Amino acid sequence: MSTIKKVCQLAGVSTATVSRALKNPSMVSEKTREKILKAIAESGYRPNVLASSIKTGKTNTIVVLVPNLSNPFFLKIIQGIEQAAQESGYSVLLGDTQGDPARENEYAGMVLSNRVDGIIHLDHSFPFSDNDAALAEAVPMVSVCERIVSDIKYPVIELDNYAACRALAKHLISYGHQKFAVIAGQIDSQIHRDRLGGITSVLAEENIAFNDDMIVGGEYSIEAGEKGVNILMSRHEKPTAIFCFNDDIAIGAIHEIKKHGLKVPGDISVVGFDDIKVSGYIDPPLTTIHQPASEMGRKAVEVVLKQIRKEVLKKDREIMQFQLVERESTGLAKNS
Amino acid sequence: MSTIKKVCQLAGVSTATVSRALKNPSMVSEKTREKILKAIAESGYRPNVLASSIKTGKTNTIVVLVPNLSNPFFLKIIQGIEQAAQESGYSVLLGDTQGDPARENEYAGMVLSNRVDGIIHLDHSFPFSDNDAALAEAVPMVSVCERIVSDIKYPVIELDNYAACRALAKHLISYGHQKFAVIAGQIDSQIHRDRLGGITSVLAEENIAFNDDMIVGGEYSIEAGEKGVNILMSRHEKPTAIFCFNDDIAIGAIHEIKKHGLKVPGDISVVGFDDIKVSGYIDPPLTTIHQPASEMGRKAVEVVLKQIRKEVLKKDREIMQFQLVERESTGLAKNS
DNA sequence: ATAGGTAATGTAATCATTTACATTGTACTC
DNA sequence: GAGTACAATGTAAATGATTACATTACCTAT
Repeated sequence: MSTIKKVCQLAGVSTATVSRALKNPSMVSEKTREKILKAIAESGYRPNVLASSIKTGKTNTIVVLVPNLSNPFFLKIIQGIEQAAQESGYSVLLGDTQGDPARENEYAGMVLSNRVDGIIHLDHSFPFSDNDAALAEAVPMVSVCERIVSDIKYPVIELDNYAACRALAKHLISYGHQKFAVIAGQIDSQIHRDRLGGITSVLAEENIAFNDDMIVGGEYSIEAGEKGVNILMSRHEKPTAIFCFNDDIAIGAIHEIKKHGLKVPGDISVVGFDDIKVSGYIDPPLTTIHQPASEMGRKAVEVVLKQIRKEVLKKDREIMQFQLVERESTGLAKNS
Repeated sequence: MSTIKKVCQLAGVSTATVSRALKNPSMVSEKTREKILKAIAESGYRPNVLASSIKTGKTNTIVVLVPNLSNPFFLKIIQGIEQAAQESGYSVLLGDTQGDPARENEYAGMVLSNRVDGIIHLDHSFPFSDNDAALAEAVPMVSVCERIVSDIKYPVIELDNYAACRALAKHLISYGHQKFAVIAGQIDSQIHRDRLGGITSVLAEENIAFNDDMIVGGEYSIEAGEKGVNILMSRHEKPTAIFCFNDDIAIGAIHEIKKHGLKVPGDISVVGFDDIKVSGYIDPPLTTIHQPASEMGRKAVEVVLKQIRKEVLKKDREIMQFQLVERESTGLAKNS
């Protein structure tokens, strides 16, 4: 592999001039620049980014911490991140944490060992270990969808989950539903509280009874949707409408409801959350909340790059627009 | 950020000793190692991986080139890659190329500029530009699923697509199907030729007519499946069974067939390829070929790491086991 | 007691760049 | 024609680690 020195020799200039010809073309004369470019082509020279990074202190890389790579919704966010990063000359390191704190520590630590410049976190955990907590203060980091729980405030890109769930609840009530259940994802996060809060606020306004027994689940997966339905079906009092806290759960739930010989939405209406691609293609097509996933990813990049460049952030909370997508998994409540 | 020098001061030793205490603990005495560990904890020191990499010439990072991040099947592979890489102390850089040669060049070039040590390519294109082609010779690179087309031979991890499609064809013929169509993905790749070859070989053996008119498509997406069905349905001669070259296409196809008022498999049987998670949950559940996606990812990491370490590869072609998963999207042919 | 071996540590070169500072050269002004 | 300004380039220090080589100290065998 040829280094800058080979180019120097070929072009008959100093390393400084070669470096300038590449990073700061206006500082070298047209003539020498051409000479250098020719030498570069001839030698097949490629600047060693490591050497460059060590001097400038910038790696032009960000790491994305994902709790669950199988979730297509995260994928969409990551796609947005990747594109925006690329446009800004940044690379994206993938950190599949599986929600495991040890892995989160490891990936988050990359910013401390100069491997990456910033972190985009798709989970609510504080990814640094106790050891590193003090150092985390100045770390460029942003959370998407979830809100990071920590003493330090980090900017967040999120949906108005509360309002979105209010919209879903009103939609179902407009079809005459009175008996609701929730199949939730992880329940120790802020978005869970926001979503649940949105639902219960509407139910309270409408004087519809609801209690925590009607909340099942604990994981954002198809299997959790199946399992959730089975639990609900084993109960005496059965819901006529189920809020699933993501589309994967809803897909599992609908599948399982049909297995029980019941109709969606004839017997039970189901709503999801996220609007992943396939939700429009299952049977029945899913009523859900559309999140602008790839835009959220782009926004996250924008914010974390601003932090990296030490620009001032106007807002530390960006709220994205949701959209209620009415498809065919919701309909009139039975016996109403 | 504290450097190795601060640790030296605190521990009262030289940089060499600190470095050795971390990378080669057996070379320093127990006593000084403890002293150094204490100093590290005290200072919050994190080794700068850039400085380390520049000296060792290893970045401990590989880049994955993905043509299409929205495809859940690739995701599964990437998940396998990420896990295997992590276990070996490697990080994964994500390169969403969208099949764009310019982006491929850019990402592939990372190995030439010391940003990554190797490449895992999920597409069939030769990712280097003409400029860099000569340098590509020694680059650690492996292709998964597809086979890279180039003068240089790279190892490949793939399925026996030919045999898999033979199995699908035989399965459908056993249900009495005689009129087939194919909704393909990109048709200029080796896997397309292998898969098509598998199908036509069986049809030839059974004296079943088939010609290129019955091949539609050109992209691996849900939309391509819908469009493909519409083209086929506009024809005079309609198929009773459709081979979709991935599950996304099959999902779109089934959805569109039902829109036309036809039944799957009553009127038309549909098979997919890949066995993505959701394929078991659509209506009807999809008959498809299961690929061990995450194992393929793991295998790819194994192979590329061997190349990086300049170990000799026993095989330059790893063929993975497929499995025909019979679900409910296939059944007896109409009028048979 | 001396030579020789070994374990532990230190010194300083090295990796490939960037960049502060120094130098050179040219053109322009009075 | 001396002085000034500025553009272009060069020199060498610096980035933060690793590591070849040098040194020291101590132990053992003769």
